[in-house]
Amino acid sequence: MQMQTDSNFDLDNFLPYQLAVVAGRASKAFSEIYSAEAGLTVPEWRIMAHLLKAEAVSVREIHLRTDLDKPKVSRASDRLEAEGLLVKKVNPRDRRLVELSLTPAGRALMMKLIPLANQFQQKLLEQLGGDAAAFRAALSRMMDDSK
Amino acid sequence: MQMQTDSNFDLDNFLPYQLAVVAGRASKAFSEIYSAEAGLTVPEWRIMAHLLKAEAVSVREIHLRTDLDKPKVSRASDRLEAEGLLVKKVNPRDRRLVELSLTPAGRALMMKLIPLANQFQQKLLEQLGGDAAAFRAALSRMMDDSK
DNA sequence: GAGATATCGTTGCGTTTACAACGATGTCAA
DNA sequence: TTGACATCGTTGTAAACGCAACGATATCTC
Repeated sequence: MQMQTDSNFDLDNFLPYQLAVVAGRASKAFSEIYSAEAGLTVPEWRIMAHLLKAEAVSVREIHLRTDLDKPKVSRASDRLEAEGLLVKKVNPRDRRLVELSLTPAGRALMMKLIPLANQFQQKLLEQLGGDAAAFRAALSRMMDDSK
Repeated sequence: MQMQTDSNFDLDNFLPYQLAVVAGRASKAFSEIYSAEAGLTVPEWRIMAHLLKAEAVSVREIHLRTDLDKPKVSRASDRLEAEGLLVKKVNPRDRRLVELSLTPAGRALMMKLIPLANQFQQKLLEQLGGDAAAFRAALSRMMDDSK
């Protein structure tokens, strides 16, 4: 590991850059799977995946929890509704809120995708080898710290 | 750490998603620094940083080495040339190639940015704590594997 | 209760992006 | 040498992006 003095810099070992490259490649590789399998885009996949564990979630909550900005959630969920994968319903207690929830078709689609996701992750973890546990721990910490 | 069976899935612990979120936040936080300090965009910063360690590099090489596609390198380097931070010169040995190299002004700008970059990375590493070494090792391995 | 303020989801819009195609140059083979 | 093929950087273009502003609803304050 190279020592970094003030006027010394190596892009290849710069953390934000490495993260961007690795994340971009992983995201692209996995998106090719669910794009081919289900025609979903990245924001669409994230919304569907988030809805899986929580019934009736507002646009706002998805925006906060999944790092998608509001317009993205709004438009992606429009497309998903048009395809019959989820339904949008105004919350009667607070009519500013729109609750999203999966349709049976949406849930069925995710049941098909989840094994592929777990399988993809498994391959990544194998790449990491012995550092896998520490890597995931560090990643989780970074997620929480900057939340 | 939660065990994942086929029909069990938690987006928050899904590696590609975690990577995308963490990378996006780190990239954005750091880009605010060099954007405020030097008015650079992400591809512009990457090109400048890559040129720092290698004189006279072709567009193609930057494209391959920094995960920027060719049009991005082409247009970003146009802007950088217009601002006097680098020069483009056709390689006389192979006139298809365009060699990029920093001007003195470009190099001076980077000398100002590098301490900020190292300082930013230092803060990230402190967040990682004891897992930092394993994290970087795993990250480097993933970079090389998918190259 | 009424007006001011805040929050939600949507829409508008200028910019950036990714992908393909192009002209220019170089290489290879017959 | 010449024609076919490959590679380089640029340009064109439709789609996606981020950010701000909007209408609608809710809350807070007096």
